[in-house]
Amino acid sequence: MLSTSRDRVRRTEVGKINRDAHQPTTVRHRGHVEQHWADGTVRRIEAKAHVFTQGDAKTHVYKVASGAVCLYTVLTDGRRQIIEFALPGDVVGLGAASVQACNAQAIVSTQVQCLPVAALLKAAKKDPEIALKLYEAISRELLATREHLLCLGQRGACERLAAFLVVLSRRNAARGADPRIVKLPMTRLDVADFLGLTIETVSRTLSKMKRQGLIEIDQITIVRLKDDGKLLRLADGGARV
Amino acid sequence: MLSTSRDRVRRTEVGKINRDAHQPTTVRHRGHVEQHWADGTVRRIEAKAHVFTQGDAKTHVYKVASGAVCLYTVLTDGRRQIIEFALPGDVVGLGAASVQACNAQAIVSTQVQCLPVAALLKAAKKDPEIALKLYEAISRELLATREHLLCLGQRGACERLAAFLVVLSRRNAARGADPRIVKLPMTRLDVADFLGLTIETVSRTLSKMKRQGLIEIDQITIVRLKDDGKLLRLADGGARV
DNA sequence: CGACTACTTGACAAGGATCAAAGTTGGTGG
DNA sequence: CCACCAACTTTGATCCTTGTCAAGTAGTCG
Repeated sequence: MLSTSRDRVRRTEVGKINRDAHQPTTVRHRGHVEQHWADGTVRRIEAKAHVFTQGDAKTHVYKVASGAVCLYTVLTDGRRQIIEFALPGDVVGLGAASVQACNAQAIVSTQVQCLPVAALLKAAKKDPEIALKLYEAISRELLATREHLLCLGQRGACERLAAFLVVLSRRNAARGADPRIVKLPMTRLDVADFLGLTIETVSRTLSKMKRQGLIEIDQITIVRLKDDGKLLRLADGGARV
Repeated sequence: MLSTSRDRVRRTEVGKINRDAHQPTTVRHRGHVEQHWADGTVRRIEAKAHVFTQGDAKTHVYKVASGAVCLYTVLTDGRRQIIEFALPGDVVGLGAASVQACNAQAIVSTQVQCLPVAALLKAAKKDPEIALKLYEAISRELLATREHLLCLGQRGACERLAAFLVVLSRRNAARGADPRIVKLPMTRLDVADFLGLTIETVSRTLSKMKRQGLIEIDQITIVRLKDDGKLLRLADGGARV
């Protein structure tokens, strides 16, 4: 970010980084956590509405059921950093602090399951298994955030985009979808704010990758990975543009 | 980071971001955690030696007793991102993963207390209080890392340095030291790798701040904050250079 | 007092930002 | 069904911050 940018505008989005805490296969221990989620109420949030904002009392933890949410923070002059994209299955609002430190905004019409933290903590205080699940879930978030930190601190524009696509591709693979076809439901601006770039740089870089045969783009939101090996090397610093 | 930088060299350091989990005032609940720390063995690590490296089995959690440690990750071409600096009282190695995802290196001769994770987890499984302490501790790390992410993604060089100094200043204040006098035991290279800049930019930016009367520098490692109000505004995006 | 290592400073280049404008896409209403 | 409009995206030209390359300075240790 070279200078001032006070004109950050609006959004629409998707894409995500950290895996959520409650994978049926693992959680089968006793079923506590799923039970709690099942008890939670469901809330519908329209596109661009906030699930919560910075400073809100942390009353609930939210699990994305459908749609997509982005977590972000802002500087006083309006510059925005998107911390992560939360997709179905992902949880937002974890953390032991009593107030929310970020903003969470739906990027498309979204449904979330709401779990009251009071109940969750009460359960955790009785059942260490649940407390440890919280620990595991937030550990995963921390890992993903550190990876992102490496991205922003050390990688150039191409590398950031490549890393971004690779992560989304992996998420696809993890949920059984085609890892070669990545859907970008979020705006270019969202991608830019996630990667610490400008919208123009994102667009140009994507075009460049297209020219180089690394990817193809359909109707703006669908990216087809043509050479994920090279993308991977690009992201890991093992290849020059 | 504009291009390739394959020539990253060596270090020496200090500086830190996240507060540790075990503040006597809060932990007085039952004393479990302190008890565990007291049981742990102490290990001495000389400057530049690693406490652990990426991929190591996560056998212990470490609490810095004296000295300083940096956590970092690297890209395959050698670019290094320092995640955080751990100072006395800070804990490194938390996280539910079974292997270390980062490298932890002493930047000066350091002593750490080692706590076997096996014992810690066993205790946590019996006592939810302990499990929740883990959750709280790692929640704090996540918050600090997100703040850092905002820094790398959105702030320019001056702003990054200002934010860095402000954080160190606050840490001083938190431990009762003079917030206006910040010691930088780490190398300029370490600062650069922490902030996603080059050593030259760090040096130049510090010099510029000095010329502007924001800071004074004694014997390279001591920074005197002359105008912390303006530094704060700089860091928060509320001021132009 | 040399040889290191770390830091600073300068000149130049390059990646990405900014400014500007044109091309797409999707929704609305006639 | 199509014209129009707003929002989003792409592309181009130019500027600026920061990286790169290259000296030069300053402490440290033997």
